[in-house]
Amino acid sequence: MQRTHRCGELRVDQDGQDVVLMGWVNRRRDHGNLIFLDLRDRTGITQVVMDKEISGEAHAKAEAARSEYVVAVKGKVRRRDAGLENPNMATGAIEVVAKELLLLNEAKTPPFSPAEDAIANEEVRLKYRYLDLRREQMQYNFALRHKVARAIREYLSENGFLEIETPFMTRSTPEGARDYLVPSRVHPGDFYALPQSPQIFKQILMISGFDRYFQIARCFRDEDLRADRQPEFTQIDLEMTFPRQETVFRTVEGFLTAAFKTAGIQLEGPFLQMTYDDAIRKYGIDKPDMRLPAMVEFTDDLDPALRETLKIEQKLPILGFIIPKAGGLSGTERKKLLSEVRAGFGESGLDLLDTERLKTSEAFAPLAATITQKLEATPEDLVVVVTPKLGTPEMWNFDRQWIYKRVGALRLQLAQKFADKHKLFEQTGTANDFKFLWVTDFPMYEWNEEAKTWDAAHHPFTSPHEDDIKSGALFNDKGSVRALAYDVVLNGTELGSGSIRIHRQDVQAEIFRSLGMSDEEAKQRFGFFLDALEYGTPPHGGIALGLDRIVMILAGATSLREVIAFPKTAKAIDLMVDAPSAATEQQMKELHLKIAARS
RNA sequence: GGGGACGUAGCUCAGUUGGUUAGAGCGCUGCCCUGUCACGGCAGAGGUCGCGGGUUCGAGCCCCGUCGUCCCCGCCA
Repeated sequence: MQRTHRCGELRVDQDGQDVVLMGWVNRRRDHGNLIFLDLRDRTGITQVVMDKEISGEAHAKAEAARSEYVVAVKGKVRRRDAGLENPNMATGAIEVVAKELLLLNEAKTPPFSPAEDAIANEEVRLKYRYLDLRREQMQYNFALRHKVARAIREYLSENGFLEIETPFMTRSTPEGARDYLVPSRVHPGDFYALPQSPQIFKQILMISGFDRYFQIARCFRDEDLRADRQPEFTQIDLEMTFPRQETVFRTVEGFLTAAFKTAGIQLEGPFLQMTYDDAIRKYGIDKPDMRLPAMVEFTDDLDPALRETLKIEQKLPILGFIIPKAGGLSGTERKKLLSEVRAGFGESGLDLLDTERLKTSEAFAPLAATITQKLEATPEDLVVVVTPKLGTPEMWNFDRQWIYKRVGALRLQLAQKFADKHKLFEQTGTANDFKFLWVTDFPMYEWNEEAKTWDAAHHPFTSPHEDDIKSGALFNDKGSVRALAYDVVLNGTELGSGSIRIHRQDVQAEIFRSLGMSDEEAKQRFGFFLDALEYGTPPHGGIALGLDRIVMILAGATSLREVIAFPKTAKAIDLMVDAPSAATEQQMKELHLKIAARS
């Protein structure tokens, strides 16, 4: 028997045709002498009717059929009579009248039903991933993922990019995350590292004259997981020679527009652009969620006398923001929220004002109008103003950014709290759901308090701004050096990160030195790369974007596990195959490994 | 490494102040049913209350520990 159609394909046009469908039993409805089987494959569901009077044999087999049995049906497409159509199904205007039914395979009663809307807990879903993946939503997610990846491949290919593979078994790269290591059998005691990104290889491909490279590449980082972080993930990695930042931006906007188009979303380019400093000042974070209004600074709106009255620190910033639509709180809710937020501030010296206090406090009366107006707040919105209390920690005079970041974090936390209730992030299926942003001019260095060193904020191959090299800031004032580094941000999620690279060997060596790396160490770790830079390296730059994150947001999911077929748990375990697992003694011996202690 | 939430039938969950025999819906099994599409009706099976210890006359409920899943901070460009 040969399948002629998929389960989601038949329409009234095929009325009267003989067809063969194969698929899973989604549901069975037994009416005695009449049995309905809903047959499912990834294209959809078709109702099959077994009538005892038409085919007693098929009917008898249908009596034995159960959920998730795999069956083949030979029969005739029949337009349903008036009143019997099901408008909720794409195939609801027809049904297939079975002449012959084959049970191709039985199925144990599944622990949860792929046909149900209610979904089981993740532990069960991950253990029986093959059942979970049969669910319509998951089938949709992976079809979407395929389409997005394909659109990106096509766009980049058409724009002169070559897809080139780079090794999985390589050596430590300079991203700064922990490496997954692979022991070498041939070289006792030596290890390959799985790539955290193809960074060095793609730069060498530029030196090799490939001009434009891309790869949809798996990357590995042994760090703790989050909803949007898996130990292995997929990057759309690209690099080009002779670029300006804008060249990279337009390329990314191009392929994202193509990718979103396949998902039915028409994006408007170019994306908004903002410096890192602005992002911190207006949103308190380097990956602003532009779906929510920015913070507003009221520092200059309070004169010293008023600050004194209100017991607010004289010099430090006063920041406010609104959470749209979340204003209608009861007295009890308001009190609870206030005390929660205050508890969250702890010893930080921050305090909070809200709409109610703004209205009722006499001292604030002159300000209330200004605040409401500057925030463009309506009575529906929750208004929050954060003030540093008198006698705040001294460090604040040196690290004002901390206040912006803390208030920015509160903004996100409150938005999250009210998101569901007020549908703050509900998708409408238009470009409005997706707020893209380029963040530019990231700092070159980052102070590592623990090690008391300056680290590369992006990675050590990132080019600093020309001006900051000339001014000598590289060594005098590392905190002020800007990098030619940029992030692309979508709805508060960092989608990707890139930079214009250093292409001169002398500059690269200088940067290693400025990071406190001795020439010997640089040579030992990156000698091959410093060598390569000396053989005619063109100016180059690029970016890498998280494919999983793009698909997650497009699918309206909140966890990468929804768009990775076989993901790992928060403890990096694969519940289906039960990995990681112990190696056999023989394997350990061959790899020259011994377990020191198993705690 | 730290904080929080959860863990009761195959699944989703309820279980009061610690009290007798731990419940519901779905699913499952059997029987009935010719127009259902979350079919319906009747009957039935199904429990290591995550695990270990403690308090108590008595623990699903209280205490301690532990394991697992999820979320967050640290960490991760």
